[in-house]
Amino acid sequence: MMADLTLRQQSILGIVIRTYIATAQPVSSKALLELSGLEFSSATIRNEMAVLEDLGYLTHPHTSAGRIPTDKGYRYFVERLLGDVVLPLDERKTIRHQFHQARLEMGQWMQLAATVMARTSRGASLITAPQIEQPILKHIELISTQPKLILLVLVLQGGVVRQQMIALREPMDQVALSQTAAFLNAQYTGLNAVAIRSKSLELSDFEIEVMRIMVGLMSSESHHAADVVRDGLTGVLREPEFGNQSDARALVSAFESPVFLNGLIDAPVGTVQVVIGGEGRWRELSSCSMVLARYGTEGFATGLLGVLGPTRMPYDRAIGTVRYVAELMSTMVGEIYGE
Amino acid sequence: MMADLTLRQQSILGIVIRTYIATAQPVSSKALLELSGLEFSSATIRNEMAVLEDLGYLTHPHTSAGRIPTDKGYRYFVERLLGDVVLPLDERKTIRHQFHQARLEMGQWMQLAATVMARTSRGASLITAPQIEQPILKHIELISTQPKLILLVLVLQGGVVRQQMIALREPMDQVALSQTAAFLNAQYTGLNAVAIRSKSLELSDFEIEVMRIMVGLMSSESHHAADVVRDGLTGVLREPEFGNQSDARALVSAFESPVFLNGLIDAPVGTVQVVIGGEGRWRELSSCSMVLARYGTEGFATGLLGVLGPTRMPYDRAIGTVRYVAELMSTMVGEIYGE
DNA sequence: AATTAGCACTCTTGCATGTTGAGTGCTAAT
DNA sequence: ATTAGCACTCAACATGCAAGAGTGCTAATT
Repeated sequence: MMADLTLRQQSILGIVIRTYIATAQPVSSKALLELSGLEFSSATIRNEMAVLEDLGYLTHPHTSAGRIPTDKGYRYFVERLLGDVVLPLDERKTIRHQFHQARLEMGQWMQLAATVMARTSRGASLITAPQIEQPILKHIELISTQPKLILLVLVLQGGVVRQQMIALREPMDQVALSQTAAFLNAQYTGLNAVAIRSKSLELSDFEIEVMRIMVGLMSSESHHAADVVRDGLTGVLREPEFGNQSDARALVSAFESPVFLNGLIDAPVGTVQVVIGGEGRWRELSSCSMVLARYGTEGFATGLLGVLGPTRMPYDRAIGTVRYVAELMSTMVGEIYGE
Repeated sequence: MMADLTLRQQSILGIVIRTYIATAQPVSSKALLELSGLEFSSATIRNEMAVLEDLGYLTHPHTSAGRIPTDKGYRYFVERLLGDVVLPLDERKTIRHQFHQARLEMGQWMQLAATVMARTSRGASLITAPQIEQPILKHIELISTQPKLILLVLVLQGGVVRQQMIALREPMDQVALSQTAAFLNAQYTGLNAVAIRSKSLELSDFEIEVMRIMVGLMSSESHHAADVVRDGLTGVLREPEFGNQSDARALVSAFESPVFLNGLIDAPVGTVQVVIGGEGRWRELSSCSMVLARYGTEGFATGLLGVLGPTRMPYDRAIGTVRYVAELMSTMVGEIYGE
C-alpha cells in the first residue's frame, strides 16, 4: 500500500506538499524546478509526478494544471518525510515563559494552551479539561444562601470545584448546615464516588439527598460547556479552502459540536495523532485535518488538546506545537494533582 | 428625520420588509401586489416605492431590480410597524417548562437561554453571567492539596464560586489552614471587597496574602471565558448574506471577541434594544443586527443576553424571544440571589 | 537505461458580444 | 389620484475567441 519511493520521488513529493501548503496553488513542474534547485529538466519532473500520481500520492484538478497532494500524499509526508519535528528553542522558551507567568489555575492554562496552539499552527485549537477517572473527595461545604436555598460546594482532588444549589422544603440555618457538612466530611473525605455510594451509614433524609447529589457531581458525565476552551476559529476561516459557505459551516459546526468532541481519537498520553481529511470517520470534515494529543497522567486524569485546520495545514509546526503544549500541560497537571 | 408615512406607504414598506426577510430576494412591485392583496396596480406601487426610496427607507441594488429595505427602513419597521410583539402562549409555555426542568444552576440556565434564543430567532445567541456589582463574601475555605499547594475557594453572594491555587514557600497542614479559614470567615463574612481591604487587622504575612487574593477574586474584572455562553453560530452562517468569506469571518470574529462583548449597549433591565446594521459603532458588522436585553436586578446583579444575525432578521420573533427569556432569567436570578 | 528537447493537446481564464427577462420610470390617458 | 403602456436599464446566461499555463508523449540524446 505505502510502497517505498525513490529518494528523488520523496524529494519531489516533499517539495510539492510544502509549496502547496505555503501557496494553496497547484505546483507545476517548472515551478518545482525553480524552488528545488534540482538538476533535472521539467520533463523529468513531469515523469516522476506522473508516477507519483499513479501511486496515489498526487492528483491534479484538471488536465493542464499543476499537482496537488492527495490525503495519501499528506499521510506519507507526515509519517515518512517529516521525522521528529521539534519546535525551535526560542519558541519553546516563549511558550514556557508564558505558562509560568500565568496564575496557578487550570482555566488560565487551558486558555493559554488554546491561544498558543492557534497562533503557531494557524488552525482552530481546542482543549478539554482533564477528566479525573475516579476523583477523590477533598472537602464538602454547605452554605446557606437564603432560608430555603443552600449551596453545595464540592472540592475534588486537583482543586476541581463542583457546585450545585439545593432547594429545601423547610428552612435550615447555617449552624445546622455546618454540622451536617462536618459529619459528611468526616465520613466521606478521601473516598471516590463509588466508595461513597456503597458506604452504609445511618443517614437522615436530608443527608441522603446531599449524598446522592454529591455522587452525581463526582461522576464524570460528558463534557460540560465550561470544560472546553477553543480559539482561532477566525483565523482558520481565512484560509481559501473555506471560501465556500458549506465547507466553512461544516468546520464551524464540527468545531462547536460536543458530539464531535466526544468521538475524538483515543490516543495514549505522549503520542501525537494526525487525522487527515476526516479519514472516513467524519465525512463532513473531508477537507480538514486534525493534530491531536492526550495530556495529563495516564489512567488517572487526562484531557485532549489539538488543532483543526485545512488538510493543507503546516503539519510540522502543528505537530511540534501540539506535542510541546501537551508536554507542558502534562507537567502542569502533575504538579497540581500530585502523585 | 423619520417623517410620518401615509397608511398605504406604511403597509407597502411593511410588506417589502416582511417578504425580503422571508425570501432574501429584492421585492418587485408585481410580487408585492400579489402578496398584499391591495387593490392597486403595480404602477401605483412603483410610484410609492419611489417615494419610499427618496425618503431613504428602501433602495434597489441595480436599476431593474426590486426593492430592499435600508437600515432606516428596518428601524422604522421595528419602531413603528411592529408594536408590542409577544411570543405565542404555547411557545412561552414550552420555554418556561424547560427552565423549570433544568437544575438549579446558573450555568445550565445560561446554556438553556442561549439554545432557546438561537432556535427561535435563527440568529447566533449569547448570554453573559450576571455580574454582581459589589459581591458580598459568604464563605472562605482553604484546602490543602499537596504539602506546599493549597486551594482557596470563595463563595460569594448568589452562589458564585471563585477559586484559586496558592503555592506556599513552606508546607502547612490542613489543621492550620482550617484555623486560618475560620479566622478569616469570622472577620470577613458579610463584607464586600472594598470593606475587606479597608478593615484593619493584625494579620500574619500568609493571611495578608490570602486577603489580597480574595479581594482580587471578588473585584469583577472583565468577563472571564466561562462567563459567556454562545449558541447558534452555525445556523446564522447558513444565511445567504454570509456567503462571502470576509463577512462571515467578520461575524464569527465579532461574535467570539471579548472586546465586542464589553462594548455592548448599556440598556436598563426591562427594555429590549435593537441595533441595526452596526449603527456606526461596529463598522465590520454593517450587515448585522442585534437584539439585546439586560436581565437581573438593576444596580445589583445584571447580565446581558441577545441575538446577533443578519440585518434581514425576523425582528418580531427575535424581540419576542429575547424579551421573554430576559424576563425568565431575571426571575431566576431574583430567586437565587434573594433580595 | 535514464534524461531531455520539443511539440501537440487540453483546459482555465479573461474578454468581448449578443440575447433574454425582470423590473423600473415616465408619460399620457382615464 | 390612478393606471395602461412603453422605452429603457441591467443582471444573468450563453457563446465565441485568444492567450497562457501546463501536461503527456515521442523521438532524440547522453
